[in-house]
Amino acid sequence: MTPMKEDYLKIIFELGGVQKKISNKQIALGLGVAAGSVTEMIAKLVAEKLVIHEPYAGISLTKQGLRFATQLVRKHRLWESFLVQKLNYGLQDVHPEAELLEHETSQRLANALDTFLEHPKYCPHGGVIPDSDGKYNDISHLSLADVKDDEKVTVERFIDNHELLVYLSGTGLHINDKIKGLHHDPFEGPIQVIRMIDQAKIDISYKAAHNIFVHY
Amino acid sequence: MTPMKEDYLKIIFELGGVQKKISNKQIALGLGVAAGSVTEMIAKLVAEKLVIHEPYAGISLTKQGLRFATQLVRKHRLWESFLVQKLNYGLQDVHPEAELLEHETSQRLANALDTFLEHPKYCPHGGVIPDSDGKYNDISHLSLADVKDDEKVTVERFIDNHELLVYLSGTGLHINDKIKGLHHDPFEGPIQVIRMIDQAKIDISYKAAHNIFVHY
DNA sequence: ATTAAGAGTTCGGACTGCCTAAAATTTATT
DNA sequence: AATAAATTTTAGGCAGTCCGAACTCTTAAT
Ligand SMILES: [Mn+2]
Ligand SMILES: [Mn+2]
Ligand SMILES: [Mn+2]
Ligand SMILES: [Mn+2]
Repeated sequence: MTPMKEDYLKIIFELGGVQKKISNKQIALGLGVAAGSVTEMIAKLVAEKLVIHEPYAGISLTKQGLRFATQLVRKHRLWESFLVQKLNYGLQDVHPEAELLEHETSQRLANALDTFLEHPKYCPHGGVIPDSDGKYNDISHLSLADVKDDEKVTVERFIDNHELLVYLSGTGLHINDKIKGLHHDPFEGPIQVIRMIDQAKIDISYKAAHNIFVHY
Repeated sequence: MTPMKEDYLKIIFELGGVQKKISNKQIALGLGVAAGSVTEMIAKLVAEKLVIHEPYAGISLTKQGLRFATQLVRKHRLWESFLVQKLNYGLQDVHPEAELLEHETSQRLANALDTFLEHPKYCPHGGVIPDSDGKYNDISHLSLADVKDDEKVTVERFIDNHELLVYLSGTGLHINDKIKGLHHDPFEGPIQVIRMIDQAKIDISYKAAHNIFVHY
């Protein structure tokens, strides 16, 4: 196992490769590598029985591949939690550090961190932290953009993207805020929401709304 | 900069390459790589002006190389301190984790860790932690093996070697213990010392005594 | 059905960092 | 001083990961 192989498994997981078949292009885009490099690496992962590849159709994780992927996600999100809770990092800044530390984290270290942090359930972006057996609860796929006017929902998680998080820190919208969808402007205009607790009106851009997931 | 280049600079530093010339063999032994690999890597570090190499004579750090080396040592020892103080690792177990984490640690992360740990001066083995400018205090090079009978000294640091640390945890000798050298057995036999605080008699093997440094 | 566009695969080539073995050089021993 | 031993350098290979370009396959448009 190498850092890059781990990152390939993780991106396949994050793109939904547990059930769905993921395309070469999605992976290439996600990792910022050339399509040819993806095909090559996938061939190696197939040889190690970590993914299944149906040529020209797509790639998905095996049970074994899923285990590696969830463990890496666990490490990533534990580090993110540590950086925010203990080292006072901002939400926007934790991802790049965690992206590196995750690969140098033994099982023992992950468990020790988990204990130190008192077994956090979610990373700072609201992502679920798998347990040491790789178990994790399912997450919402309902984006804020799909919430109907006047429906009340709770903010569950943000996609972990630097620009998005910087944008959101400007809006003042946070994980676990209970909000009511107020109004969808037409032509991909912003979505206005109101935060229940303080009745604050917040505008969320159309694009950002697609990267914020909520539940009832 | 790559992890291996960093490790090369660090081992040269630890072997005394700030003043002295360090031999190819010392580096090869220290890193567990072949002599040919050392020559090759040194050529690259020379090209980057991080070391000076006089063929067949030895290798030493430039000012620039020293900066990288001290920063890496800083990161290594901060991680060791974190693992012991916060995650309840044993002295013996921190080195391999720190050996990896050090390479994935940004300046910002190192400083945040330093603050979180309240600016520790020493790693768990008694090594000095350089500050963020790379400044560090000099260390003792007086080994316990060289202490004369009946002289009183304080244990300052241990060489960070797994077997040694496991051995020492068995003897009960700790950093900062004030001890009196009692008796050198002949023929590389153990050195008996007495701990002042509790008058405990402790036997230290000849070899271990060479890896324990003390000061008056 | 044919064609064109898009996506995926194959191939040749690059670069890093490691190895072993052979050659060169220095140091130690006789 | 001559020889042997140890050390260092050089040379040739290999594994991992990347790229770009050419080729193949699938899908969408005509
Ligand atoms: Mn990563
Ligand atoms: Mn996250
Ligand atoms: Mn290291
Ligand atoms: Mn140490």
